[in-house]
Formats: sequence, C-alpha cells, structure tokens
Amino acid sequence: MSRYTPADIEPKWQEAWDKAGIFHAKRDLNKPKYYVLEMFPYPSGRIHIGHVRNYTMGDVIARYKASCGFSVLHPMGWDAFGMPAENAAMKTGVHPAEYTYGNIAEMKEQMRPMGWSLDWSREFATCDPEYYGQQQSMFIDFLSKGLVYRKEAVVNWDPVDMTVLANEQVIDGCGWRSGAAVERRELTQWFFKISDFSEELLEALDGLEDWPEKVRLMQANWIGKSRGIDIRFERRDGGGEIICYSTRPDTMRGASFIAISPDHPLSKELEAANHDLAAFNAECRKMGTSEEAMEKAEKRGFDTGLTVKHPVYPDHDLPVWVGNFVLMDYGTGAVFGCPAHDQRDLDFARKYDLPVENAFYMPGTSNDVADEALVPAKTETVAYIDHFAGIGEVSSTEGVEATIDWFEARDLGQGKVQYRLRDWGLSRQRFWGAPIPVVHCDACGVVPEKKENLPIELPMDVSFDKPGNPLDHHPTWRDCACPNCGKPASRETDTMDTFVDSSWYFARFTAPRAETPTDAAEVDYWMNVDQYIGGIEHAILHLLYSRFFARAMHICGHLPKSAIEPFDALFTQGMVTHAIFQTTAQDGRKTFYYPEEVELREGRGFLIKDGSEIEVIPSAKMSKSKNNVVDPVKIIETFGADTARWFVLSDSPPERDVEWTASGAEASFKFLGRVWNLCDKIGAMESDAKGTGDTDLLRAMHKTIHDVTMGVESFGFNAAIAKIYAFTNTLAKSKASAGAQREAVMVLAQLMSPFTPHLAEDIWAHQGGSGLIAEAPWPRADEAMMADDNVTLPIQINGKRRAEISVPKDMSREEVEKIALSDQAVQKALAGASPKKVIVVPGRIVNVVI
RNA sequence: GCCCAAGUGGCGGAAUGGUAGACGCAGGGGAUUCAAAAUCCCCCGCCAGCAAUGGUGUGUGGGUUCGACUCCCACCUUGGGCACCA
Repeated sequence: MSRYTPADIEPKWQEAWDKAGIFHAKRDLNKPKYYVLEMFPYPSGRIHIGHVRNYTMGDVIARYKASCGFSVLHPMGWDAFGMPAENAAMKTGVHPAEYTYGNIAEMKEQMRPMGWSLDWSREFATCDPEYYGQQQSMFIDFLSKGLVYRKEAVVNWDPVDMTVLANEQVIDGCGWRSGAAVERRELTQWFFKISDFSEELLEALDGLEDWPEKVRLMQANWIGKSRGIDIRFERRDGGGEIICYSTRPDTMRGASFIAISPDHPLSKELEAANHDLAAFNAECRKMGTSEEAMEKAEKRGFDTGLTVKHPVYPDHDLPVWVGNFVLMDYGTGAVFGCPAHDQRDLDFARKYDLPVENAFYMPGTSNDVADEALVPAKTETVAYIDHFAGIGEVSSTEGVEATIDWFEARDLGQGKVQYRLRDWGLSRQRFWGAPIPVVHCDACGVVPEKKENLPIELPMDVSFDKPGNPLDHHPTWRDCACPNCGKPASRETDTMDTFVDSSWYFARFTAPRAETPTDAAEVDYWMNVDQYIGGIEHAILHLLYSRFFARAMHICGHLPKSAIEPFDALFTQGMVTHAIFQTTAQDGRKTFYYPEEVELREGRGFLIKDGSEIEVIPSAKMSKSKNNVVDPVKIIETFGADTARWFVLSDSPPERDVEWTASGAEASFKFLGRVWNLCDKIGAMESDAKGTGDTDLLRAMHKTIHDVTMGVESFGFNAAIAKIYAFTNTLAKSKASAGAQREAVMVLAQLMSPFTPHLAEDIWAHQGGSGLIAEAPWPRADEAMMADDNVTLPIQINGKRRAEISVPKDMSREEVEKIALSDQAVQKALAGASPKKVIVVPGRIVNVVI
C-alpha cells in the first residue's frame, strides 16, 4: 500500500497542466465565457494565508466553471504602486522599482506551488510603464471629456518633514516620523468628477442583484442622497447672507444658532481682524482631515459676534458661531443648529448656553427637551408646535416637504437634492505612482502631454535622501517642452492615487498587451467580470471608484455600454485569523510567542521550553508584531498545497473569518490521506467483485453530486466539503460491488477536484480515467436516483417534538394526519380529547395543537 | 461619533419559518500493537436520572406565529469602513 505524498504528486500535475496549457484563456466564440477574478495583491514579497483563501475560492469557481464547459479567464497581476516601496527606499536607498519587482518575483515563486489555475501569460504589474502609460492616455481622454479638473483641497502637512502625510501616517495629530503636529494645508489638486455620477451610481445599485446587500447599502449610504433646502440667512451687519443647507427645515422654530466651518469664506474673512478667531481656526486646522477625526473630536465653537435674521421670525436674531464639527466639503459649509432635535447641536447648546426650544413633541405629550434630543424616525408622526407652514400632526418627511414648499413660495430658500459623495481627489505628492501626464507652461497654462510621448516614465536616477517627492527635486525630470507652444515648461510632479491603478486592471486583463487601453473585440467577449472576489474592506472605495471608472472609460470609448457595471457578481470573503500566544508582565507589557513555541492541551497553551501556562487569545487578525502569522510556504512544505486549499475552505463559511489551527490543518491532511487509501483499496478490488448495497451507494453519490454542485454554485464551500466528508464515510463503509465503488470514487475525485486538484488528478489516473480530470465534464446528479421511498416525519405537540413516524414519501395529508393522531405519544397527550388543530407539512413535519 | 455586518456545545460551524448542534477539531472509551506512531470502531450541548425519559438551550430583553437560530423592535459585545493604507 502506497502513502499519500503530496510532495511527489503536486509538482507532477502542475507540470502536466502547464504542458497541456489548459489555463490559457482562449477567446472561443463557440463557448460561453466565464471571467473569474480575485482582487489582485499588493506585492509585499510574502504570500499571506489570506491570499491562499482568496485565490483558492476563485480557483474553485474557475475550475468548476471550466468543467461545466465555459471558456474561463482567471488572470493574476500586481497592485504594485504605493507607499511601502517608497518607505523602503527612504530606509535602505533601494529604488522602489527594484524593490517592487524583487517582491513580485518572490511572491510569484510562493504562489506557483498552490496549483491555482491562473493564466500567467496575462500577468502585469500596475507599475509597468506599459500599464500606467495606458492609464496616462486615459487620463488625457478624461481631461478632454471634462471628467478631470483641478481645485484646492486640504492635505495633512508635516511642517518638519515638509511633506504630505496619508491619514494612516497621522498618529494622534502628529506625523509618524517627525512627531510634529500636523497642519492642514491647501494645495491645488486633481479631481475626478465622480460627483456628476452620484445619481446614476446610486440608481444602478438596484441592478447589482448578485452583490451582497450589505455592500449595496454601504455604497448607497456613502453616496448619501438627501432631500433638503438651501436657506438664506441675512446678516444683521448688512454684510450679505449666509446660506445653510438643511435636511430638517421643519425644525426652524427651534433654531438657536448658525455654525460655519473654520474653512468657510466668512470665517477666513473674519479671521483677519479677529486674533482670537484666528487662533481658534488655527487650532481647528490642526485636526486630522479624516471624517472620523472630525466626528470624534470634542465639539467646540467660537462666537463671531455676528448675528443673522431668523428667516421665519424676522424680529428674532441668531448668533453666528464657527464650529469645528462643520465640514466645508459637505453642503454649503454652514448649518443652522436646532438643539432640541439633534444631539450634537444639543451638546453644543448646553456647552455654550444657547437656547433649546422644541419644534415638535411626540403626539399627546408636551415634554421639553432636557439632556436628550428628541430625534424620532422621519417616518414617525409628530405634533408640530405652532408651525409656520401650517402643519400639525404629520410625519417629519411630510413636514420637511411642506416646509420646503413654504420657503420656496416666499423665495427664502431653494429645495435641492444633495449628495454626500465628494469628487475623487487623485493627486498624490509622492514618487511611486503613475505620473499625471500634464505640463505646466507659463504661456499656455496646464497642458496635457501628447499621447505619442507616453508613457511619461518615472526616472531611475532618484534619491530619497530628502523627504517629500523626489520628482520635485530631480534636476532634469521636470524640464520639458510645452506640448502646445514648444517653449520650456515643467512637468506635473503629482502622481496618481493607487486606486486609479486598481479601477481598470480588470479590463486590461482582457487584452494585457494591447497598444490601446483596451481591445474592443476582447472586452466585448470577456467583460464583464462574472465573479469578483475580495475583502469586505473594499466594499466602498475600490468598488465605487471602479464603477465610476468603467463609466468614464465608456464615455471615452474604451468600454462598451454593457460594461459600465464591470462586476456582475461580487463575493466578499472573510479573513484568516490565528490565536495570539502571549504573556503579560506586571507592567502590562506583553511578550508574544510563535505557535511552534507553544503546546496546546484542551484549549490551554503551555510554553514548550518550560511548561509554563500562557494566555491564548483566539481568532485575532494576523499581525507580524504579534507573532501569529501563518506562513503558507511552511504549510505547503509540511502538508502540501491540497491540504492548505482544503483547510482554508472547510472550516468556516467563506464570507466569515476562519481561524487557522494546527490541528485543523492536520485533520485536513489526514482526511486527504484517507481518501488516497480508499482509492488504493478500491483500485485493488477484483474488477468483477460482487457486493451488496449498490443502490444505496449510488443514491448517496447522486445526492452528494447535487449537494456539492449547489454548494459550489452558492459559495457554500464549507457545506460542500462537509458533504464530501459524509460521502467518503459512506463509501468507506460500503460493501457494494467493485463497479459501483469504482464509479463512486471517480465521482468523489471529480467533486474534490476544484478543491484538491492534484489529489483528484492522481486518483483519476489511478482509476483509469481518460485525460485530465481538470478537463473532464462535471458529473450530473440524476434526480430519479436521489429520492428515498420513505420519509421520517417528526410529530410535534404544541410545537415540541414528541415522536416520529416513517411514511411513504407521497402519502396524502389525510393519511399522514390519521397515522400521526394514532401515535402513542399523541394519544397520551390528547387523553381522549380532540386536537384544536393539526398542521401537516408534507415531507416535513406534523404539529398537533392541543 | 456615523454607516455596515456578525454573535449557535469546550472550539470552527450545519439548519427553503418545520426534528437545533450535520461535518470537522478537541475530549472519553475500545480494537490493533511487545510498545508506540499510524489506522479503525463507539460515545460526546447543559441539568436531573442506573435507565427509560424529563427539563433546558442558538449574545440579552420583548414581540409575531400552530411552530423562530431564521421574521420584527430595543439593547450588549466583536469585526469592517469613514474619502491619502491597499
């Protein structure tokens, strides 16, 4: 009897697949196509067990679809621009290109042994000049269609390093390297006009039926459509008016102040003559630029001393405050505060002793707001107090509409639809990104580069000695001729946000070497992505940007209309987690241990070196600093790729996190060994050996084909695997004939082939299957073979299970009821009385209500 | 703070509104073995009971239903996102 040795099996079959070239995607107009794509990785240099799970899911789909007769496209590439390479350059002096391509080579080396059915001939990295050159060309197209523009925007500025910081580089308001307090600074930056598509991006969400509902909801909330009104407040000092956007004009009766953003033009104007205000604004500008930082910060304000006229009650004045919580980017950068019906306004009013007055009560009550704002759902009916628009007890939704009409009729404001979605700022003051292909000319202004000069390549002779963008202080790179007038000019030194790179790579995979961004015949055939798989962390930005980009590409002729929603189906998978093993010293400091230093006994952890007990924190996100990272390379060395593939899909539903455990991985390995031995045993049977229970075995086989197929189709990989376990147990115990057992083990291999393709090929070959299992058609379940003749029905009394009966599956309702009522347990419970009600769900259950 | 999601045995989890705990791990018992490894068989939510069986049980508290892990409301905890991490 031979042993299961993946180290021999796996390279052998990988070679066979390569030789047969079966993973090369071919445009075959006689076949339906299937495009499966997993979010491409950032080339960190090491594959992570999370990648293993992500790409194995895609691989299961790709292999399954191929065996169902589809022409499959399953490509792989690299999201290769970004900050880590630049940080490495600053640290070690290595050029980001050298660093990145080195990482790509290493990572690819680690990916190959996984046996994923990837078409490597289409591989590219976003930092390849061929790729970002096409991206630059599209930028110029977008520019000509008015989809890109420049405006001022705030960035995190590190005054010591003299550089722009990403949000994650701002820690507690200070730069991560310099430790200096970060300032907000305005720069002229490039923007994509995604806001022009707000309504369309929102409405089209309804059509994305194969996307998770939660992702569509998150995107809808992000786009944030609201119906409201711009209300004009006249300044008492005669200096004009302040326009406030509000979604709750119905609460105007309770308005007690106006709050404007520190960046509001009026605030800036007043700042010049008011030192205290200037100091307050400067303080506000030290806050980070993230919305989270704004929201979490303590709400503070500064009374400008100005007042405005209340538009409804003209003899009533409202003070104008500058508030650190008002966003200049949203609405008009000014709001009116109604403390009674907004908790934030209420906190603000209590802090600065501003009036609090109800605009409505809940019907039948008259309790004035004290410490808690009255904020019922807008659909709930409320009782407006003495309302200027004449409304009484109605829902707030109706109240808002009536109030907007009232304002519009008196020309005091203008109803409007507002979106939260802001334009996409793509400028980065960094080196390692695609250069924005424009030129600044003294005479002609901002001029796009000529397409024949593309790609504008990143220079190799750069130094990272100085902080900031090396393109800025490169001696010659900036110098160029104006594409318009030919006079000396200088290049834009900003590069593109890496989200731009990942917003169209899926389209490029359809024709990765084309001389234009896309090739019409190829995109027509391959687009859309039939199944996209990636992390939930990309639910909003990456996916929304890609949806915008596809529309913009369509406008510029790079994608057909049918591809403006590029991802037909989306699946968001969970993380792979791992326990943290640690000890905590008296001063609270923690020491982390590697899994190999720890022995687990009944869920408790002990150090191998001295047997002392340590803390075990289960299901933690893997992190190098916590020593709980599992290295796929080691797993493959120990157990082989099939075990790794099997385990990451077997234990948890794919959308949820899965905990990597050594015992679980070992169990997967043992199971694959069992299957191997079973195949060996069946192979050794006399080919005409008789047996008993052929029908039972084949019935179980067809049920399993059905269940596994459904499982794969619906991303229920863990459930499909459980069915395979169960069927393997059935087969191992079967006394059926050699013919039936052989048929069963071949089907078992086929059902396992998307998950453990190497083992499946080997079994297939051993049992004399023809060709490669990877090219064999998927088995079909025979419905007629699946059905049992009898069903077991549980009998409930008042909803609690008390007995069960076995009846023919097509027995009539009446007969089932008769048998159920004559059951001993039912008779006993009835005690001679007749039941109130009997519910018979055919094939399911009987419930007797007494 | 705001938006989204998830909570079921010791652990990972299964369950078109219809027998809660499939399948796997850990644990216990047994077979095989000189012994071990490997392999195979059986048991395994909790409480009471020798057992038959009964009670109880899907984060917490309410509700809808003949029947709720599943639907509705409120809360708690954990995770993801918050526009320059990718």
